[in-house]
Amino acid sequence: MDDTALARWEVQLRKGALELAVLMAMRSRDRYGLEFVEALRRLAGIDLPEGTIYPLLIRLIKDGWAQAYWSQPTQTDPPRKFYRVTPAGEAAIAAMLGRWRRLDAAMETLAGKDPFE
Amino acid sequence: MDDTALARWEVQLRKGALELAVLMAMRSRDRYGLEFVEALRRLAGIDLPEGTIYPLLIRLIKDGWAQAYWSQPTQTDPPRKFYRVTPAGEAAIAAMLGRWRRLDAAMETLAGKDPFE
DNA sequence: CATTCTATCTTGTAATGCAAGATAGAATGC
DNA sequence: GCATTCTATCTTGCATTACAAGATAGAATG
Repeated sequence: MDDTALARWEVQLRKGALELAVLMAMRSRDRYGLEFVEALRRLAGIDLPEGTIYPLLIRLIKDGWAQAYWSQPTQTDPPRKFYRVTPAGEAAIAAMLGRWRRLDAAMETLAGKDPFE
Repeated sequence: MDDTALARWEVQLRKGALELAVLMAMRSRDRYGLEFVEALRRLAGIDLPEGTIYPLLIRLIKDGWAQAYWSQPTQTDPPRKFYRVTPAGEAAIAAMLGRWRRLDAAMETLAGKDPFE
């Protein structure tokens, strides 16, 4: 039971899924980089490091699914780069969620114990 | 709504998931390379090309999750390379399925419309 | 004997997650 | 002052995977 193989697999499993997760976390309200890390861990138990979140956010912008803007610094908060979902992003969420659920249904079908042909 | 971006995303989504799907399809009975392609499409609607299945099967063996053997040719069938799940593979299926479901639960939590913090 | 079909395998490309490190401003401690 | 720590953003390099495209080979068909 090689544990590293399983860990390696989990890294692959997260590919694609993280993008959808971040987009959905962005939907409830605008957030900034590290806030996604905190929010995803708190809301969904997803632990994602900084080396993942920033390139991912850049990608979302490049695909037109998110927009970014800098916040004005206040007495308590430094300037932060916030991200907002675009209409195209909303459409992407709907499409991706559909694909996700289809894949999940496929997995559960295969996981069923009933002897299938 | 850039369709290529979505297609690119779906390729990423399948990473990891395909390995689990193939392992589960192997659990019901031993199969050979192209048979997985046919079985996954028929049973789960998953369409996977040859360029994916063979490297994937080699990987399963390298991780100790599957074993391979050549079948004897008969009058109707050519010699084919069959794959069988190992006990370690069974354990891996259980572990991976658990991770999959945990990730799915996280996605559904994020997909929930209820206004969360 | 060329073609087609099944079956396996290889090569090269594109994409992503992430560890590790770089940068920078603000606050804290000595 | 000066070093340290904390938050926050971003970059670089590595490992891994999906897959299109092509290579190989035996058997059957025309």
